[in-house]
Amino acid sequence: MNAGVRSPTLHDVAREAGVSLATASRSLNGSARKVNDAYRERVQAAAARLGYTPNLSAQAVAKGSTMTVALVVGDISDPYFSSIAAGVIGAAEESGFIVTMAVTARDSERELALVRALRGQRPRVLILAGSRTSDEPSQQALVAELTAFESTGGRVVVISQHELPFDTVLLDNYGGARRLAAELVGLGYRRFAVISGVPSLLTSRDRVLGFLDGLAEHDLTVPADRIVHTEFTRDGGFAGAVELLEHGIDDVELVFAVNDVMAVGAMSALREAGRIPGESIAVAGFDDIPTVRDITPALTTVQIPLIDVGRHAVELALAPRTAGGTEIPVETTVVIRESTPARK
Amino acid sequence: MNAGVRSPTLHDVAREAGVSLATASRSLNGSARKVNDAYRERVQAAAARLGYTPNLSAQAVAKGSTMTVALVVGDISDPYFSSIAAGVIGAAEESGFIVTMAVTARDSERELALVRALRGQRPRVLILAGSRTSDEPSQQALVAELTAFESTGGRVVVISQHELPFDTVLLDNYGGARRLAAELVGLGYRRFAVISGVPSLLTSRDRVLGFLDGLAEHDLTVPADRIVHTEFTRDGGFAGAVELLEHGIDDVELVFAVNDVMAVGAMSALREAGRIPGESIAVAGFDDIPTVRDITPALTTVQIPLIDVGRHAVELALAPRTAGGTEIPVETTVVIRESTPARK
DNA sequence: CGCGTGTGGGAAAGCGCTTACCAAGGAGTG
DNA sequence: CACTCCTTGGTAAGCGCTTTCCCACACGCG
Repeated sequence: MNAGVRSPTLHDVAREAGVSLATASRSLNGSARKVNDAYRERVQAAAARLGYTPNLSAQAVAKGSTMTVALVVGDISDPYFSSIAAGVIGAAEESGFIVTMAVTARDSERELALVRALRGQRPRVLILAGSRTSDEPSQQALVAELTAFESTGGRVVVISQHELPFDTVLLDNYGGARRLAAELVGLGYRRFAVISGVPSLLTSRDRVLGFLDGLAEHDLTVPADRIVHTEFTRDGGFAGAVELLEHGIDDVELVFAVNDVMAVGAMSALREAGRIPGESIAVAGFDDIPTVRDITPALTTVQIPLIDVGRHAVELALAPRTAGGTEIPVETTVVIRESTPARK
Repeated sequence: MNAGVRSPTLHDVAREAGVSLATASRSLNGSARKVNDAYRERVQAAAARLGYTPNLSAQAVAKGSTMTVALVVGDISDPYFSSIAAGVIGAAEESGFIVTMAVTARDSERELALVRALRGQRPRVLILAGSRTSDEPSQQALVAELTAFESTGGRVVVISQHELPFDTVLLDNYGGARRLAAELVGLGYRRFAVISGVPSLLTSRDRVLGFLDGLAEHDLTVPADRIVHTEFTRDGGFAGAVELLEHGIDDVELVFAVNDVMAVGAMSALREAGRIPGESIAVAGFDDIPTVRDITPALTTVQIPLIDVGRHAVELALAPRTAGGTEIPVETTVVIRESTPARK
């Protein structure tokens, strides 16, 4: 069983069916050309008998195009990315595409290398869900690479901010955070702390900005030493909360973490320090990943329809190209839960 | 920019560098043949100038083999699968493989269709992480398909039970559940309920079996009406708990859900019904997905090193083939947390 | 100085497909 | 019934690579 029986080829099928290669090819895929039903059935029967599966690579080189979508994410085990991936895979499969995936581990050097490597697959579509950063110098090289990819017929879709000159699924991070701030103020909160990602991370920056602007509308501010910058992960959130606790945050009423996994980490840290989330301190996050409605207290957050985001990305990619790059804006909606009870 | 400038080919590079196709090919990939340094540099410079990326499909057809790993999961947004996927992707990338992914949505018909389609990619490795079921008739067709794949040189690795005649990363579901039961009895628990998946799901069945056997060792049993069968998801767990509550479980001390996401759902249902997890009722799960240490109360569970499971799967696939299928057993370890406080 | 040997570039034959292009037969038309 | 047009099977030329030969050349040796 080990040995090299090679897969049956179209040639084998044609011989088995007693027809030419061309006829075999035409009967097994939806070619424009019509083929006699009797022939087609013969070919299909032969294919089934032999267990023939068309070699996708060979098809790709013959046709000069593939049916693959390449997806680049930051970290597939992060629910944010895995939900987006679920949407992408679902939509891609519906259109008969296969998806290949690569993870950047949130490193933009690595992202560049991956994009470069992925181009070798000649995918029809390249979707970047890795969080964009601003100041990186590799950003320029990335744009060059992506532009080259588009100019050879590929489609690029980026998810998040419209920083790059490509089709974009736009997440309203700023607006969502701003509305969240407004609602929290409405609930009676006045003194805040913020756990943010590194400043160059666009997603994080926009959320912080929106939150602060939302507060500013009510003449509220967050002192600089109550805004800490950490990793965009659960452990980052934990560490951020620890840092805040060291600064002394006895009078802080609510901690806003720029994403849910960070909020979850922060809640653990706060709890360990004796500040009970939802009771002696409120916590809010961002994303509405599936688990946060089941934690205790359930987390107040800003919902992004992550699965839809993934679906939109492939819809965008499969739609006709437009000049200058289309944007699909995705709404974010504030969800108040028990982690931020109204202050009497 | 829209239009069809096609990607530069090796031919273009060769012309640009003033060498033959063969020399260009040899200098750009680690071929066995040596090529003069001066030539190689010329070729590399030309490739860089043109922005050449080798066409992986063409390479695949020329070489007759690819560098891809195909991964089949049940649901990528489930942390169980996404953690495994993270391991697979990490290990695959380290070995220069790209991974393509497909999701079965836990439907074994669909799994069969996917495997069939994935074979078209001629991947070197096919990893099945979708939960195996027993009685399905499509199981046979699956085995046939996978066997055919192996006989044409591919490698198959399945994760979970050794039900299929292929290399396997074996999760000790039975043993983990059994040890969990023992520990819980040690903590003073005597009256249990179980929320299980559908009976045909092997993973679920083994965990229930192990748990019951663990109890039996201490002469404890779980009455049949205290074992409910539901979906293997968060909502399934919720529904399962609701069902148990309807049966009346006032005297039940601990609910064991066969996986963590179900346990989390069950906790929410119990809490809504006024049974506070970790206080008026204990809950235990299985898997140790990342979030459960951060929920309240932190969940007692059986840890599976999910990332490692993914890594092992690709190691197994890349190791020399052995007769009859290798198994890599992965240990599961009981983690007691606050959701199962010791009963005085 | 003749010969064997080794080195490394190039020509060309594939790899498994798709798809012009060609040709043969049947249908339609006056 | 002669002619054109349409249909549809087959032939063969690619697609972008790798790899097997072949060959020219340089070198070492007796």
